[in-house]
Amino acid sequence: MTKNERKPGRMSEQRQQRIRLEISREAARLFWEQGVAATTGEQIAAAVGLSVRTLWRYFRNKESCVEPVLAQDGDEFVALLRRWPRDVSLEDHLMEWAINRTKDPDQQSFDQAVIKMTVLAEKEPDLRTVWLMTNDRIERALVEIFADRLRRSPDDIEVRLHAAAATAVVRVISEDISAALMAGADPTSLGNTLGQMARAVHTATGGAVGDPVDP
Amino acid sequence: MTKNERKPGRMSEQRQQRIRLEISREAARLFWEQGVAATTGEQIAAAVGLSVRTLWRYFRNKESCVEPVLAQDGDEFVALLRRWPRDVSLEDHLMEWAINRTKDPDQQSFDQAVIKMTVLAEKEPDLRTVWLMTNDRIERALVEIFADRLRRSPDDIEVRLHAAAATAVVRVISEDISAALMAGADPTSLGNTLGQMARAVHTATGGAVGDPVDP
DNA sequence: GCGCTAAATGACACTAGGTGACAAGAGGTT
DNA sequence: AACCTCTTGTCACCTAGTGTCATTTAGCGC
Repeated sequence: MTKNERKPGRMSEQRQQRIRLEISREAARLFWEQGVAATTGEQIAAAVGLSVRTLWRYFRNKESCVEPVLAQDGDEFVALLRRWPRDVSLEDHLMEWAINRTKDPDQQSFDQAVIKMTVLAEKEPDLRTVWLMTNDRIERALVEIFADRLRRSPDDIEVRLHAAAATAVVRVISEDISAALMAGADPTSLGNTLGQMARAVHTATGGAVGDPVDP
Repeated sequence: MTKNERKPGRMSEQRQQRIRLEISREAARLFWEQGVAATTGEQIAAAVGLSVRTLWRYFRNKESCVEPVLAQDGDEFVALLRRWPRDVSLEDHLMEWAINRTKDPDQQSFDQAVIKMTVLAEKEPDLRTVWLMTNDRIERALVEIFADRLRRSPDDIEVRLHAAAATAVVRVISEDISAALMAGADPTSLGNTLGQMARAVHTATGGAVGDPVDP
């Protein structure tokens, strides 16, 4: 029985992730309040209560400190697509998201940070690179997911084109929604965002992705 | 007559661009030979024969030194689309590119650098961010071009979705072609790359972009 | 609870990326 | 020629980020 994989002294994955998330929130707050350039690593470290050296062990550089925040929605989206049943349409499946989203205040304040960073990423070049890299990772995940669903190779150029186009339209819609919310739009007045995404993906993939497929 | 716009002492735009290009070539060479991380700003400056301080006046940071090389094909592509006549299909118009491309050896060696950096950008994260930012600029340009062609507003979400999807598929095809050429593929054996791009754009935009439109 | 061990952290020194300020040099104008 | 203005180099300086090693801490067996 190789039951116990944890080595002595090793922190739990959860604890590590919680620290990363904590850093990310503080970094996002500081970036929002005073801009990226004006925020130093020292400030971020101090805000979380870590030494600067330790900060750089959690993140390779200043900008990527907000990566967990920026990647939040994208990672959820990918996870959602991973459990997309073959006999269900994309639009129907995406509704799961809306239902599953918890409404606790901590989650909501985090969502606020996600929106702020998404908006900030439109103007701050240093954050834009992080945002684009995040979407690049999503694209690579979609290649696998689409290849699986279409029963084609992940190397198939068509599959990669579909993944790239789908990721691109989802990103643009995310940016659009974030900007609208940031401008004070009522979340309920936004209409069926997920439906819009599903239709955009269907269109951008030339109809190849979105409909139910043979089991 | 405000004939003379040149101020005393000011360098010509062309000269500035030539220097940027020269830096870019050397940076690309060094990045290729020894990797991005192992290449210092000092080395790049020395290779071009500039002081380090001057190098940082031409480029904000090390990675963006290769931006002119990485942006080369994209900028040409955008320029090509800007003069796309309304009554011509995309596929037909793109043929102009193949015809116009000069075959002089200097251009060819530069093309080699473009291919190398495109391939390198797939693995080197620092270069990937530059590559993605380059494509982001292309996307913004396509928004304007598509808006103009479709007689819609650049703020129109549909227009932006089309631009994003189109840029994404063009990027993926570029990456694919570069990898193939780098692997030693015969350029003539690649088939109709431009035709492939035109069809991919047509598909990714749901047929909205690619056909001739009303004048 | 008590140790044990390996990982996590902090402190310090150090390199590299980059900027501000100012003086020297180069280009064009008269 | 003198003159003006932009460009370049030099130097001082700051921040981002790494290597190293001593110290602390988290989890495990008891």
